[in-house]
Amino acid sequence: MPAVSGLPDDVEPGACSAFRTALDRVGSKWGIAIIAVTSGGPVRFADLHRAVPGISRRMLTLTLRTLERDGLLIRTVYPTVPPQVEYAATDLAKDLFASTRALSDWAEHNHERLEAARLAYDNDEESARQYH
Amino acid sequence: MPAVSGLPDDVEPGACSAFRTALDRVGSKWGIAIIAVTSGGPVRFADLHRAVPGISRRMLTLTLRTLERDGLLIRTVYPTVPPQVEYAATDLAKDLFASTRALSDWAEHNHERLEAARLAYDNDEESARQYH
DNA sequence: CTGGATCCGCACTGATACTG
DNA sequence: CAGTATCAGTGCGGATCCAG
Repeated sequence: MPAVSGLPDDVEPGACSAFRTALDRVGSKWGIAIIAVTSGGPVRFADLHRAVPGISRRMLTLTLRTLERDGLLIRTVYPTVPPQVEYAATDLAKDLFASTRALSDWAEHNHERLEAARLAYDNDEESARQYH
Repeated sequence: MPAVSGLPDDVEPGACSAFRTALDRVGSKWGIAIIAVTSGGPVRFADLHRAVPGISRRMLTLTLRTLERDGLLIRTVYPTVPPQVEYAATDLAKDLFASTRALSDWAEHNHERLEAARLAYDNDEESARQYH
């Protein structure tokens, strides 16, 4: 049964929930950055840590585990001394990264518009407050 | 200066940060759902509440404010009794929603693969734990 | 009907220290 | 080098009550 008469009733089960599924996997704070870096080829932990500015080693580890769990990353351990671990994006991850492009483009083309909208909104807020 | 030699050094300033910008706007738990519903035309608050299953009125209000602030939603108040408020997606939001399609498609086509990968990973974890 | 205000639990995240 | 363990802060999100 449609939740609202006259409205498309396949909003939630359709594209939206699928989008959220993707977001839950890749929408984490560092997910895309890591996939982006590892898309070029295997990268070591320390290099990854340097390549993603601002990430802590803890979050790097956690995010890597999640991505590996979802089959987006291949983790290769070389039993050397000192130990060496390489992470590489799978084809699945590369597809995902490519699917990300449209959204990036949108953001890139419209971030000024968003900025302007926010400023305008905040200004209206402020002037409206002058009437208590 | 490149963070990692041999690696593309425009990972963060490029597509990735733009993607994160978009995510910060629309990656909230309910953002896309609301944009999806309001893309078809103006929708009232109560109808929106029914059309997005699981959302609380509080989060609906908060998310609507954010979207309106970013110029993604138009809020129209009819000074009737009882009050009536309609929300409609702007063209900007509709573009954003369209840019979302690629990611939704990816999720739709690959969610089984993700599921399988997770099961396999968890099984390996479990059997590895048997050796303490 | 459409919110605002408040309280509160929880999950994400970072800092730090420690280990194989 | 590549993690793990623990502690603590922060903000999101829900529940509830109140208001125009």
